[in-house]
Amino acid sequence: MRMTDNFLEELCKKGNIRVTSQRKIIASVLLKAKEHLDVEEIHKRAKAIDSNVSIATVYRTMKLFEDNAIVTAHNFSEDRTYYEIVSKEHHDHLINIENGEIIEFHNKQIEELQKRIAEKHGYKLIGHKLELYCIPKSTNHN
Amino acid sequence: MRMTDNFLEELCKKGNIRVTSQRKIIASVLLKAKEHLDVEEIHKRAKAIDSNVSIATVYRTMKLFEDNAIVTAHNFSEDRTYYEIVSKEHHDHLINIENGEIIEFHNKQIEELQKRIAEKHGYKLIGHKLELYCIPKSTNHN
DNA sequence: TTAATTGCAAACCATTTGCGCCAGC
DNA sequence: GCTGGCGCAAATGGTTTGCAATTAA
Repeated sequence: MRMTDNFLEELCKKGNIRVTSQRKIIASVLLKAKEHLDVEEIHKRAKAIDSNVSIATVYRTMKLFEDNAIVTAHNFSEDRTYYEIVSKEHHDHLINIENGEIIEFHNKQIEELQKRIAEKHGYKLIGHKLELYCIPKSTNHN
Repeated sequence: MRMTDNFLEELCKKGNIRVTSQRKIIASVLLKAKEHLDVEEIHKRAKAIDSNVSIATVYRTMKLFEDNAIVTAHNFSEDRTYYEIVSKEHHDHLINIENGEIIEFHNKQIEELQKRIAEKHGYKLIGHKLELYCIPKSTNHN
């Protein structure tokens, strides 16, 4: 699915899904934010717009969005789920383990290799997760 | 660290760590099993050897082993942590999403590419996570 | 001896869910 | 008006932790 400002309306056509004020607010929070947000942060920002948004609704909405490929869930930190709005193009993540900063990258060669590896083992590649854990080159931890 | 049958003894030398019967049992369970085990399964197998092993101890021991690079933790299924004993050589995982089966693989080209990508962004690669989610080729889901 | 370790049960904490009320359509 | 969605608060479930008893060294 392509991200547009009115993806909510698109979503509705697919099923019995209503465009509610809460969903609009949560969608706007996601569209505005470029970083990866956890539920707590999404809730905080949504409440800043309208205090009438419960965290249960954020959880339910994120699951709805995830099921409809509007967001992608990540588990960088093991204990918390981070969400990222699906953007035009696929990318992987480089994580600076010194400060948690996340850099997005895309590499066609790696994607191609992955597909080939799957095929070599008799499988068809459906999806993948690639995360690079790094430290800045200048930092000399050896 | 290299995996040996007496890594527990090696571990002890590193700190104030005692070789207890529970730890021996848990270690033997891990050494015996080749698959990835979750805490519940480790606990079940440990209890089969000696019912005197609590799940709290399994959790504590797995953390101890993880901190000491004896096992690696994986979060394939989001809600459960799976552990794998550190083997001689590094590998990544190919996951059959139809039945959860996990195939291990290693590809030098990909490892090399990862290092290069990190460097291109000004980082030094410390670790990575690569998981390929696949379906059997024969299965024609398109 | 004595500090580390364990079992137990309670605490944690992110996430889910039941329910009665509310709101899209 | 009907049905899906919401807020609230309680429940879930994997994981952690306080504490008193136990045990390795």
